[in-house]
Amino acid sequence: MLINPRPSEIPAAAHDRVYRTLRSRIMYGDIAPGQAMTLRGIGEEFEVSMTPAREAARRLVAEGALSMTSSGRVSTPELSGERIEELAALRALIEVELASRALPRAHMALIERLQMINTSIADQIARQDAVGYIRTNLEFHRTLYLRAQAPAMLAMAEQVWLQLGPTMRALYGRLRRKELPHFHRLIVAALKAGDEPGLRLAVRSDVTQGLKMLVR
Amino acid sequence: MLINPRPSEIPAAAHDRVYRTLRSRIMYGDIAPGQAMTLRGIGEEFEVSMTPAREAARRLVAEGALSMTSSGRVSTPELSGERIEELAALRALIEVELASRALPRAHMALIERLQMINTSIADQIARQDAVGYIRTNLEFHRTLYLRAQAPAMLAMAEQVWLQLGPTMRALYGRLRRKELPHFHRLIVAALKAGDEPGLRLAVRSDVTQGLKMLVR
DNA sequence: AAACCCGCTTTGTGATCACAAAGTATGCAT
DNA sequence: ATGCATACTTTGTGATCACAAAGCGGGTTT
Repeated sequence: MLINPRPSEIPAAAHDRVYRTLRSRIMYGDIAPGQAMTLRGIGEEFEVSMTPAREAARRLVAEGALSMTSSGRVSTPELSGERIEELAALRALIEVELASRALPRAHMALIERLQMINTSIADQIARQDAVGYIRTNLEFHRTLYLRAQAPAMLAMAEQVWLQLGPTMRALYGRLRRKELPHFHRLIVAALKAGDEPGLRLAVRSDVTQGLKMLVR
Repeated sequence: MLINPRPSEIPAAAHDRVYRTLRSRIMYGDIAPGQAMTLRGIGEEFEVSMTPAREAARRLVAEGALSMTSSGRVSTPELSGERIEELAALRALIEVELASRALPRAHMALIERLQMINTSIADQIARQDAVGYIRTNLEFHRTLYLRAQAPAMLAMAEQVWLQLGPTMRALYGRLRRKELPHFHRLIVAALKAGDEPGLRLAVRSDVTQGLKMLVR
């Protein structure tokens, strides 16, 4: 037999490991906008050759997580106000739909989990941990949207998050939060009540409110 | 001086040429769903080594234009009914928004151009040219959406088109068209009248109608 | 007749190298 | 002191190669 001698230990290709690590850093605001990086530098950090470093970088470029000069150098993007507005509008469109599709499947266990995540977010705020806050905030949204059973839409939403990652950190610096975003409470309340219009509005507001500050 | 000795002749990197050609084939339904391809095969066809072939393939995988087995083999995706429904919903969401943003900027020159494209579409239908039909149909949509001045949204819409490419060909085979899709006429009419609700409905219908047939 | 095992072939992965273009700093001339 | 040309360094691109794993037959055994 022995089809899979070590099912728990998936070796994970080198380029994939590099990709995933960089993706997390970018999505959760670990890297500031405009930060440049070199293929050799990436390879050195992950102890791999240029080949997998290049593949990971190009994949992130394809997803809009990194931008590329005409000479092939990569860096995190510095988004214009117009682009931020577009991405916020995309978040609103897609995530409202995802929430709406998740609503009929949202049982009590899911709502309790969302409330748990909300207390965790409050933790990150108290600790002034920008990266932790962004990651946990996105986890709140992802947990809800997973219930929509719509992987293609969720992938699109995550791609938008990825493009906004470095910018979200800059945002966090400006609006020095003191408490949990209250739209999260509204989302949970609408889920409990089965209130679809209320849910749509709450999600749209939560997704839009922060980004508005960056457009000016 | 001579900053740019040959401004018209941009050499275009090998991997980019491969990428663009494959992307066109996929988006316009030149390749059937489930079609497998090898990196060495791609390299051979374009007379390049495996390196740029691999980059082009992985970029297309990142955009959802190709799917990949766990062992790294690539092929055009065979979409499930659920996934087609999701992608159709995404088209509706994004393209309705793009059309709505294009409306206030749509002048007579644009409308005339759209009508020209419509006659061209009728041509492709008469000629029974599936690939030509799909390409020209998407050109109609792209021409309209370009006026929205929303590059991030347009890129998202095109990514959805790309994912649906191989499936669109299969669709074309089923609904043996005899005449121009009448929603295209409705779109032009709504643009002329400045009728935003009508435009939204026409775009949503045009985008949704064909795909419905594939879900069953 | 069907299942299985073992060989060869095909194929993706990653490292290394040569090369060209872009970027950067140095030094000279005005 | 400033502008510019030139040499050097850094960096991405693409080709080639070694390797391991996956796919694919054919042949044997039960």
